[in-house]
Parts: sequence; structure tokens; C-alpha cells
Amino acid sequence: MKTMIPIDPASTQAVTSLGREQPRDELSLHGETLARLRDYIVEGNIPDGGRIPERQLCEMFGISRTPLREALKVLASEGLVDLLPNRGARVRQLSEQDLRELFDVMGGLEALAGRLACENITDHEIADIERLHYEMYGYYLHRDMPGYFRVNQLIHQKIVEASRNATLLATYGSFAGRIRRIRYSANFARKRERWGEAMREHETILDALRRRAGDELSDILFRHLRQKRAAAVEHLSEGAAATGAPTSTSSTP
Amino acid sequence: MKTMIPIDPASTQAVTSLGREQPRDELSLHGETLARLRDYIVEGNIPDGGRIPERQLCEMFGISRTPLREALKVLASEGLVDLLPNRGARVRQLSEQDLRELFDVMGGLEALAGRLACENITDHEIADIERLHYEMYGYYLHRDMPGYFRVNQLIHQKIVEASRNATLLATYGSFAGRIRRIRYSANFARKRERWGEAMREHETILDALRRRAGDELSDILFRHLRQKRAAAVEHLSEGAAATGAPTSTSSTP
DNA sequence: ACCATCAATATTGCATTCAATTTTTGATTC
DNA sequence: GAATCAAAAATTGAATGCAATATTGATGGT
Repeated sequence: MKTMIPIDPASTQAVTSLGREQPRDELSLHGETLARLRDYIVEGNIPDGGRIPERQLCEMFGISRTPLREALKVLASEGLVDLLPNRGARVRQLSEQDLRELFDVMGGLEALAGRLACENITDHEIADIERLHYEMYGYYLHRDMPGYFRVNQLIHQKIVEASRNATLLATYGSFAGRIRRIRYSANFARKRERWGEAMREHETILDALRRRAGDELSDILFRHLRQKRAAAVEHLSEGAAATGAPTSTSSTP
Repeated sequence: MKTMIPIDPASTQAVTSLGREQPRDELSLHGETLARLRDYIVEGNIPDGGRIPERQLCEMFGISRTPLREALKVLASEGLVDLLPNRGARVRQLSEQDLRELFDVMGGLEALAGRLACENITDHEIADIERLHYEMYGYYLHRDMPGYFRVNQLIHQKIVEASRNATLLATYGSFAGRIRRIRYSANFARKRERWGEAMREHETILDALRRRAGDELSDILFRHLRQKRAAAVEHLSEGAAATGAPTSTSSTP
């Protein structure tokens, strides 16, 4: 057994600072832990449905269980983990249904963002997005999927930012995090045949944005996300078929 | 020194049943406390910007600080409370800007709900909503504001439920809770002159729903919420003017 | 061999304790 | 009498302790 010794302030400080490159004004261990644990999970360090080892993570982060458990409750409310009474926390496994729902909500949020962006976006911001659009087109022509994907995400992000709605931005970010795990978990890539279609959709997005046609952009963005949804669900079921992992949340013991 | 008041299971169960999001058989003190504290705050038992007395609430709920503090972190992530480092938790005071943002997000979620509802709603559900609509019209004719308001909320709830998207439903509920505080805090009532307009909007909502015109319903619902937004912001600024309370979040000490 | 049973062990949920702040109080000075 | 400041008290953030609950592993019966 370990002999717990009262820790003097100096050593506590040392433990806290381990692994931290930024001396940010993060005052609370809770906030720090929350961000670190969320990243840890979103980046896929724990497999889908995998148990979250409290004690181990405490040692890893150099903290006690209290702030870690607080972070777990928050992540559970965000939908990233499941909390099983007396049986610990597990990384939430998304079913196909979950994924469809999540993409539809993302679609709704982007549709809203597009609508609001048309009300608030500046010419300068549109020019920015146009630049990104042509950069993305370049990646498309060169068949550079990772580059395309990165800029694509950036364009959507810029539209949400142009909505001038911090609440929407935060909500969008939270949902994006829940979906992002999937991308890390495997080489999530749009089917080739859909790629050209997506590129054309982006043309119409840019066009509606230029004309500041809110209703129209709203519809286009929702449908665009529906296409992404189809690709994601397809990807998930293929991945499940390959590994034999269940895709439904119905856990009958 | 401490007079802990043990709570019998029956009473806690009763309080829990007020909760919306987690209708499961809550075993954990954390989940129980979360629901209770959320209701306590949403119902306006603590004034806007007011300090949340940890110790007092612990005694009130008959629990220790650990589960209460866990609940506070979750409520902070939901946007209901602010966590000030070393200075405790406070009920989040909504600025006019916050309120505008919240109503726009609600508008986006309802617009999405309307779109999805048109894909999934059954004839039976439409008939249900029609019935509610005419019931609401009755309240309108009798100038029964509370009755109107209650059924109005119910109609919107039914549309969100008809979307068949549990994620959307939960998110909608969470945002509704953040706004609901305002309603409790004062006699939030739509201006008379806008009442007729709102009633007409509901006619078009029902019409679009009957025709299952998703794009159209989506637009109508967003605009409908924009009207509500205007009323809410107006109400907030009037209330602020009356009490002399600040409406902005900029807290310069 | 296979499966049930039960003790040993580990983990969880919450309470309690402790150090570090912040807030309040009360004396003191101008 | 108002302003200032130090000591006391209260409050907060986090660590640790402990009972209750799961999980594991050994044992014995079929």
C-alpha cells in the first residue's frame, strides 16, 4: 500500500504544473481537468464504450478524484460519456440513430448560422470565405482529401462565427466535439462519387451567402449536412461490420 | 453544530419527478441533486446574479457538499450559473444580448424541429396539435393569457417531439430551461397588439404542418420565434428599468 | 470439463477534512 | 466621522477517508 504523506505546497505546485506547457490563467483544477479529459476522450485515447479508469487518470493528471469526477459529470451532461450507477463511466458509444440525430442537429445549427450570417456578415468576411472556398477547390482538383477536409471545416466554422451568436458558436462546438470522435476513430472519408456533389453544394452555399439569401442558405446548409450524415452513417456501419462491434445503444445484458 | 435533515425516499422521488430531461429512476445523489437544484434555480428561488449558498443548500437537501458541487459544475456548463474562481457560484444574469442569442438558437432548434416533424409526423399527431390549436384559439377569444400561454408551449413541445430526434428534444429542453427563468421572474406577457399577430402565425404553422411543407414551416417557426424574441427583450429592458437592475453582463466592480 | 457459489479485492459514491482564499469585523488613525 | 488595515471568521477548492457496491478469482458440485 501507498503511504500517503501530507503534501507541502511546493510539491503540490510541482505536480500541478506537470504536462502543462501554457501557464494560462486557468485557476481551477476543475476547468483544467475538464478540458484535458475532454480532449483525451475526443482524440480517441479510450475506445468506444471503453471504461474510463478514474484512478489511472488521476495519476496521469496528478490530481485527486474529486476534480476528475466533477469533470466526468460535465462530460456526461455533454453526452460524451455515460455514467452507470456504481459501475463507473464509459465513453459513449454512438449508435447509427445517435449519429443521424447528431448530424441533423448540426444541420439545424448550421442552417441557423447561415441565416444569421446573412444578416450580419461583412463583405470582408465573405471575401475570406471565398478565398477559403477556392483554396478548397484547389485541394479538390489535386484530390488532396485531408487538405480539402481541413479547409471545409474551416469554412463551416467561419459561417457559424459570422452569425455573431456566441451561444450558437458554443453549442455548435459542443456537438462538433461529439461527432469528432468518429473521425479520429477511423479514416472517415467521404465517398469519391459524393465529393464532386459536395463541391457543387459549396458553390451554391457561397452564392447564397454573397446574395445574403438567408432562407435559401438555411435550406442549402441543412441539405448539405444531410449528405454528410449519409456518409457518416455509412462509414459507421462499415466500420462496425469490419470489427463486429455493435452499432446500437440497446445494451441488453 | 450541524443539523443534517435526512430526507425520506418518498419526498426526494416526488421532487425528482418535476425534472424533464432524466425521467429515469435516479439512484445517485448527484442526479437527484442536479435535477432539484436546476428546478430550484429555474423557478426563480434565487434572484438574478444572486449568490448560491452552498452550505445552506446542502442542509436544505440533506447532503454533503460533494454532490452539490458536482451539480453546480454541470449547471455552469448548461449556462444556468456562473462559477467565479474562489468566489462561489452565482445565478447567471442574462443580458439583452444573451436573451437575443438564446431566442435565436431556440428559433433555429424549432425551425429544425418543424422541418423534421414534416418528415416524420403522423396524421394522429397532427390531429392532436390541431385540437390544441383550437383550444388555444378559445383561450385567445376569452383573453385568457395564462391558458393561451400554457397550450402555446404545449404545441411547440409537440412539434419538437414529432421530430423524432431525442438529441434535439434534450437540447431544446435545456435551452427552454435557461429562458424559463425570465418567465418566472416577472409577469412575462406578450403585448396585446402582438397577440393577434401571434395567433395568425400559428394558423400558418398549422397549415404548413398539414401540408408537411418542411422548408416553409422551418422559416415560419424561425420568424415566429423572432417575434417572441422581440417581446422578451422588450420585457427584460422594461423590468430592468423598473427595478434599476443592470441588463448587461459587463460587471465592472 | 462446465457452471454455480462465495470470499477476496477493487471501485464507486459520498462525507469529511484541510489548506488557501475571500469576506467580515473591529480597532486605530487622520 | 470616514478611511485604513490587520486579525478573525466564513467560504471555497481539492484531498482523503469510509461504507456500500461491483468485480474477480478460487472452490466445489455436477
